[in-house]
Amino acid sequence: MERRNTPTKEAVLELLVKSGEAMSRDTIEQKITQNINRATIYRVLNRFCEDGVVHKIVAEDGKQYFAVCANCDDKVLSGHHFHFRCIECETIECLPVSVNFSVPNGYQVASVNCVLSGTCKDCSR
Amino acid sequence: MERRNTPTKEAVLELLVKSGEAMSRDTIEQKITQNINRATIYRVLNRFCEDGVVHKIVAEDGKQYFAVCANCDDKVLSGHHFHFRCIECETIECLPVSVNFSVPNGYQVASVNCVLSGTCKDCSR
DNA sequence: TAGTTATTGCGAAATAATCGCATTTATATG
DNA sequence: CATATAAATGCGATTATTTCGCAATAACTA
Repeated sequence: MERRNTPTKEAVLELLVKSGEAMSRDTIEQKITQNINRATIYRVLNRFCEDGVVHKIVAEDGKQYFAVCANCDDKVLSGHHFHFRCIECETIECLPVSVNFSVPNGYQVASVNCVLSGTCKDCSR
Repeated sequence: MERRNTPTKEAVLELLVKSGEAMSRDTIEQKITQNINRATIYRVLNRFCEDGVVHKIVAEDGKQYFAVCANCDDKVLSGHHFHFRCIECETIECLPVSVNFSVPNGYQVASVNCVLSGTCKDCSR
């Protein structure tokens, strides 16, 4: 299964990179000028996740959000950082704060999904 | 809005207390002998959450899970502890591991939803 | 330029959670 | 103990998110 470049993929990735925040399929569909089918957006995003280009966050609303974050380059934070969901402006962003924990004996952690909710720096004033 | 005691509420709460793990509406409905409507279960659970008797976790599958955990009595861990979701046995439990973080200036955290996924101590062997 | 197959669009389907409304029932009160 | 009030429930419909199957399209290779 080799990957091919398509306008759709480029548009979605560019949007995520430029915005710098995590977005839902819904938001992505709205913000992209061209018409892209919803199922396609999900497929593109899931493929990005498989390839490690994008990471997925499931927020407290049960929805999936996708992000390309700069911090993911840092080995320290890769994958294991906190996300912040603002109750007011509804944005979700990657925080440059790593998740630290030590689980009881016998447990093996494969993935981490941590979301903090509240008011972000812009909405706090 | 005063709360009233009903067999339904008692059954749901007893199940959650005895099992000690976090359960979805689905599982609760299955494990309870008597017939309870699905909408009712959600309403009962949400009321428990409002009253602070139960806490809600949203896992990576986007579903809501509800738990009464012993650790919640500890002031240190109340609300801010990690949850563990086993990929194999599908159970979700509260870990006695508190979530520590310091957010950037200006952010105000209201709630925390942290779920670690992997294999639990029973499934790791 | 042609062939292979990854990708897309479309509609349907699966799943989770909520809502409106009529009915039931727990609780307080006379 | 009977009764009134409103909380709680059951039922069906509804909303929302995500996925799936299949046919059509288009990217890449040779």
